[in-house]
Amino acid sequence: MVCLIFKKRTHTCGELRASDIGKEVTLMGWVHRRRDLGGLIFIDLRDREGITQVVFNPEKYKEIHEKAGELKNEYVIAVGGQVSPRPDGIVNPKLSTGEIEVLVKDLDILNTCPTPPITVSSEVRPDEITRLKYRYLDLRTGRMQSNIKLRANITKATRDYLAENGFLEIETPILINSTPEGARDYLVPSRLYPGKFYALPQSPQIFKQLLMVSGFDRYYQIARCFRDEDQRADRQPEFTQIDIEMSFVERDDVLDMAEGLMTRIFKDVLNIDIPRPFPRLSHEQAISRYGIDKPDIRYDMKMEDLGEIFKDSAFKAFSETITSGGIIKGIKVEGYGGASRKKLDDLNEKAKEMGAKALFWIVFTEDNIKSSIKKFLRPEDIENLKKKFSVSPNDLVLILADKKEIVHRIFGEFRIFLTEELGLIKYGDFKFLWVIDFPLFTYNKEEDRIDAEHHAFTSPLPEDIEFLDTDPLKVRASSYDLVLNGVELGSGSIRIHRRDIQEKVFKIMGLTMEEADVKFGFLLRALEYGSPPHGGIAPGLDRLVMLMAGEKTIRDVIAFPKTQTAFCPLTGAPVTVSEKQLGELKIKLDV
RNA sequence: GGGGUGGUAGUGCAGUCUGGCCUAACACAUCUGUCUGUCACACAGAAGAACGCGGGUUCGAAUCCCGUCCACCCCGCCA
Repeated sequence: MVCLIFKKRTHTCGELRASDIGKEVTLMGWVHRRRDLGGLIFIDLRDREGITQVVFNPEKYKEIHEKAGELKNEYVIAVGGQVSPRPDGIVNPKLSTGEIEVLVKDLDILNTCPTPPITVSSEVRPDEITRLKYRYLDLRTGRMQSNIKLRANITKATRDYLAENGFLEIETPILINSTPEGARDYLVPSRLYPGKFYALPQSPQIFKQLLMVSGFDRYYQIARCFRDEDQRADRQPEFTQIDIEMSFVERDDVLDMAEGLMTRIFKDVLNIDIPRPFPRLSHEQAISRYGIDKPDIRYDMKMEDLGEIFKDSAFKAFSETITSGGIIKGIKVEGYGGASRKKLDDLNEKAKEMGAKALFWIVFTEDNIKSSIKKFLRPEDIENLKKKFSVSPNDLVLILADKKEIVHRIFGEFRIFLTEELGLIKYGDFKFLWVIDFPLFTYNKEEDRIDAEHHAFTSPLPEDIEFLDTDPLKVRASSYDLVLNGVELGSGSIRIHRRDIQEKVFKIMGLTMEEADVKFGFLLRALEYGSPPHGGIAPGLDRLVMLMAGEKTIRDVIAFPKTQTAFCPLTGAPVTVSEKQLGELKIKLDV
């Protein structure tokens, strides 16, 4: 085997066209597939840019043809030869290079490869642990190559847009201080300060606010964030945010900028036009219509309040719910009237498992209804329901009568479950949504305390400031969530920059300024030194790429992700370290 | 911390509910042979797994039971 490259690569494997016929070229890449016809040998040669068929002809280059007999999948080779037309005009329309092939006269085997545990040319994916252990092979597959390229294109569009709009890319520290708020920190022991630790940032939140105080006006960073919490399909121990902060802005300025960024990304990367402005729902509207604070609005299936219709129903489950302060709501499942009785019973079971007393169903047929509560329904009820839901024949209406929270939670989940069941979700439909007007505070039952819903520096809506003194739980925040297809892409807020309001907020949370200083320290001091009004947002890059790639997990858009137990099968991290290393850190293990 | 699904040749899977017909099937990959227009090449043949690991029940366990490890999905958690 010759390991030296005998000459320069002239083209990539995705480049050659009919117009190149006759050229002498050198291609380098991996053996994607081989088709050995006994005489002729065809190799699909693959690199990042594509696949080119190269052909070994024993009549023309006997020795080279013999050497080609050694080639196996994933060997790395260099071939030199002449770009030739496919004979008889047999083009391969599946390949961009399908009009031509390279007749090989020089072959160099640059490297060999054992039978790989992952078949790069196959659509079939091995078990995830195998994929992660041999991630370098997994990343060779077309699907992963395209995901990683998509990600690079998205970050490029992000940088282009933000740079054009006056944002500076500024790095912030990775070794920072641990704060008690939020998620569990990843800690890094300090050698120079035995017994003390750095934390890895959960987000650059504090630093981006400091940069506003410093007068940088508009900042962004493609920022790595670390959270030591349990993993999910859309959560990794380290993930990436497009972190943005702006000075001298109000909420709508941030929303406008973020919309501009998102539409630019979709236009540049997928050539999709996303209409603006994005629809907005208040938190309250989102919950009461969809039962969830991040609704997927690619499909309708809104909850309708049926309290008016059923308030004096003879059906006790309805009338008693109203008297006891509960609510009656329903959703229409279009075209699901043909569902079997068993299916409907299953839905009822599911609802009960989730804490409902019962789920009632009504199927609208051409001129009648089928229903679990038919005998309780008055003719006018049916008419009212038809009107309320504008039903067509074969529609199903599901009704829950229960406590508000239960009804909302169950329908919130049912919407998601039913659309999957009905196959309503297709790739290519992207529906953004803003959820705004979150409550500024939530009541913490366990601790009998009022907590910040977003974080302690989130500004109240200007028109709600008066309620800080009278009814804090009524105060809405200048915060916003960006939702795409039912996935929370990111959240942000306008920050408090006035000391009197900050003090009030701390007071409501049961903190004196002194206590707050211990807890939040230098940020508070910085804010006092002439902080401009500022606010920002931080869309999650991994989730955005995942949705745009049509993948179900962010692991498929991260080059080297970890398992659900935060383990890296490729490198073995985390690992035990030597006594010497521990000694330097003055750390004794107790495991 | 809790619930669920899965673990069988290099890879993907069948078999497990209902134990014996399993001397574990099939496909891809691998190896050998034939083949000069294939492009998921085709055809003929071969090799490759004691069924995640440990224990138990049984005349007999891939299959039943207990424990355990790993992966994935979900709840909690993730301001």
